[in-house]
Amino acid sequence: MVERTSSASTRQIREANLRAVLHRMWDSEPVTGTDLIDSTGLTRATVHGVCEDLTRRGWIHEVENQREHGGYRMGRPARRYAFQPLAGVVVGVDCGQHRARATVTDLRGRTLARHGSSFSGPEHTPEERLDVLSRTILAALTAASVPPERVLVVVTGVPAPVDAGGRTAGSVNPFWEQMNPDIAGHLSREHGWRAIVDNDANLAAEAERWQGAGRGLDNFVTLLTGERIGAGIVDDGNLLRGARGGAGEMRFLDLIEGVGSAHGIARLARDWSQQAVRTDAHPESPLRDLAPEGIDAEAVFTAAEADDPLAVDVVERIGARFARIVGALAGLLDTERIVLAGAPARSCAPIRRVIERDLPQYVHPPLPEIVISDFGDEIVSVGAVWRALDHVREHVVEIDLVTGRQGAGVEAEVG
Amino acid sequence: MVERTSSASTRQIREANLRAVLHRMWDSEPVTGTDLIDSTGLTRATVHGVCEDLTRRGWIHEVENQREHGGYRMGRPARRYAFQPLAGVVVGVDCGQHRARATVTDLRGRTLARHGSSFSGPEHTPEERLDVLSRTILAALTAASVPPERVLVVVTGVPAPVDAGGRTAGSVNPFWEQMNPDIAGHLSREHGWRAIVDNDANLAAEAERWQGAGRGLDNFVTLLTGERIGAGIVDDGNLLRGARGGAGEMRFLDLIEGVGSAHGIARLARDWSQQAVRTDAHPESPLRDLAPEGIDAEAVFTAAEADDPLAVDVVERIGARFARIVGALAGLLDTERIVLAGAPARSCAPIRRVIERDLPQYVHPPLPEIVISDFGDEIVSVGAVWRALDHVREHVVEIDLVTGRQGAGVEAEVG
DNA sequence: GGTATTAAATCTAGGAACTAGATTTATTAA
DNA sequence: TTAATAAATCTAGTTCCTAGATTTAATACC
Repeated sequence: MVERTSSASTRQIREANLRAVLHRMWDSEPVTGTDLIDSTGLTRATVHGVCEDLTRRGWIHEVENQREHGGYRMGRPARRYAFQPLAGVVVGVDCGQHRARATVTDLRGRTLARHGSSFSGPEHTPEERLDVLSRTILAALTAASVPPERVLVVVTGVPAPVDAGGRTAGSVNPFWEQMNPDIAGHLSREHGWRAIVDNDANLAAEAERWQGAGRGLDNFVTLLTGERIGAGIVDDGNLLRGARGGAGEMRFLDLIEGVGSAHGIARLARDWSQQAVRTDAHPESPLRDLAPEGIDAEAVFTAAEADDPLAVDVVERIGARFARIVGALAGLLDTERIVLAGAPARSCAPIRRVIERDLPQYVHPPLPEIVISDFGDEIVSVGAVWRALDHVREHVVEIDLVTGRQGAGVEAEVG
Repeated sequence: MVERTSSASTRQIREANLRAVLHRMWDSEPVTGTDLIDSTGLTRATVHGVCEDLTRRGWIHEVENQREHGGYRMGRPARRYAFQPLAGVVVGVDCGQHRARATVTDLRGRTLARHGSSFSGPEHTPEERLDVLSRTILAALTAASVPPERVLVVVTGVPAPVDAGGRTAGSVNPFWEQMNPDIAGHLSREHGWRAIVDNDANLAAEAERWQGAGRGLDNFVTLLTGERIGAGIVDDGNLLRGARGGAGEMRFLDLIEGVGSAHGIARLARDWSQQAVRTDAHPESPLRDLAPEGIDAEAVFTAAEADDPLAVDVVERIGARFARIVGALAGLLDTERIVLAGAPARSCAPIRRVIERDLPQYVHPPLPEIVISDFGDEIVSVGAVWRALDHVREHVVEIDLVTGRQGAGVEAEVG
């Protein structure tokens, strides 16, 4: 077979058209040539040429029984092409401090399988971390009945700043380096996968942008708040990164009056309610019936909804604090919406009310909306999957699903 | 003449090549075809074709006496093409609260003329503002002996947030709307110029990025500080804008402990030294020889360099405050460098020392560098010019310098 | 001054990708 | 069976590019 020698320029044209046609088909029903002509503005000859290319590369296939689909009647039946969502899979991993959870999805983001494992303890070694991570991903793939070669990209979220090269290095915080012992390099070397690593709050923001509260917005902030707070900041559609991946780190809260730390909602709710229980304030509070160690954020917020005065006090304090945090972020960044996300978020409607009440003290109108994320503790995995799908979409032209992935290997970039 | 009907795709190729060749020539000596072949990777035929196009459109011309230039000896003499920096001009305007200053430059950013005018007072009407602005620009053009039709774009910096459409609207702050009474629309309607408006701190950041302390950096912040503070924030090469152009507004400083307002260095230096003079602290300070109203930032900083204790006290307070501001910004944004800019910046070396001393209290290493801008009060004009040149570079393919600008009109985008 | 050397320009042929429009084909409707 | 229809396929022609042969305008050397 003769080597094709299309020039860089003509290849660019073809690639742009491949992309346009494939993106048109990605999330839609099977389409006809005419559909593609209408939506891309290309001519029929080009459209079919491109579809032939895409078929050869395994992204789409021609649907046989054309008559079934459209409701038309006359004329020569159209050829129909369908995107193949199972042509490859992606893996999104939430690799937290205590456990790793991997989600395998098809190219449309439909979950095929999940798997989670715990680390032996918060002080686990880097070797254990990488090992457990690998096993978790492989287990999820097994559960999905997908061989590892079908994986197009693995995206992993970690609770640490991650620079544009996928690394967490040169920081003064050994915890951070422990959280990301060159995960991208490991996955690439051991398994041959393209691997991308990013900060968990950044991936949370991706989840919101994809199918959550950030949909359609160019400017919003996702506050991932559990034990600590991290922010995923989107400005003009771009995720802020910072010089070393540290954008959205919250140490600056130490400087905010009435805040003083980056403690998250889960921690504050637990600490403050347990403190309160130890004092003799609100002696009749039902929260006192729980073991002090058993009082967590959800218990407090539920109690607050039932007007438990102790819980209401705690909610009041947390809300007042978060109003200041939100105020500072919104003031500096001029953001349209702030999403409260993370495991405790789903029960923190009472906190949201306090924030909304206090916010006008700190920000000029128009005020940012305060929205509660629907993702619960799945948010980082969902964001990782979305980032992975985004990566695949961006790199379709480099990927040949039939002859095997091209350009696999260390692919640690994050944007 | 027959209408050329090159397809969208082939036109894209040609445009990319036009751009590549022109950008290669923009800041360089006249180049030969072979130079262009080497630097663009195109073939000779293409290169000369593109140069012919560029010549026809007025961007470049062929240099006659080829032998003069290079130091070569043998072989057929190369054709040489030179960029024409005077094929068009751009105007950068600093339209502040008290006065407007316009700078006319050629396409390489070399200043051809400047002109400045004052407004009648800080409370001038929008009509006056637009009128003075127009006259200032026209006067600068006259001084440069350039007819208004040769202007390719006018960029204006204002002390107000400006959204992506060039507008300042819907804010609660009437001062801001007064500062930008749809300047872009006015310049476009009255004079037919492409007009871009942006926030002054953002343009200051552009100046630093172009030829100042931000050169080569993807992450830095420019603090434009005179009477008030505004920040131009660059992350990953992008200027932060915010939903309504308010990114970099500093009201959040109200929430920072030990700061409490967005007052700038000029104001703090004046207020605090005048206050101190009114008390009986440091009775021997030479600053007391000045009329209290005559004490300004520069006087204070100069006195501090001479160890005047009163001035040293003021510098200490300002530095401590700015260390917190810098700490908050650097902590949230993970920025590599913070540039202190604006009129008082050039004399504030003593403040920089205090900031550097205090900063480790607030930020984890690696610490951002603190750098003092060299631009003085020219910074906004310089940034405006740079933004204008950037715009021209981006839009070369739409501009035909010979047959007149195409697509002129309201062009209020900012990015 | 004539000839070799050299570096660049110009010319010629050919390819990839696209558009446009005529022709053919596979259906449904009458 | 025939007409109408909608889409596919085929044919020609465009632009822009590359590759390589040929020509040209210099310098260098004898």
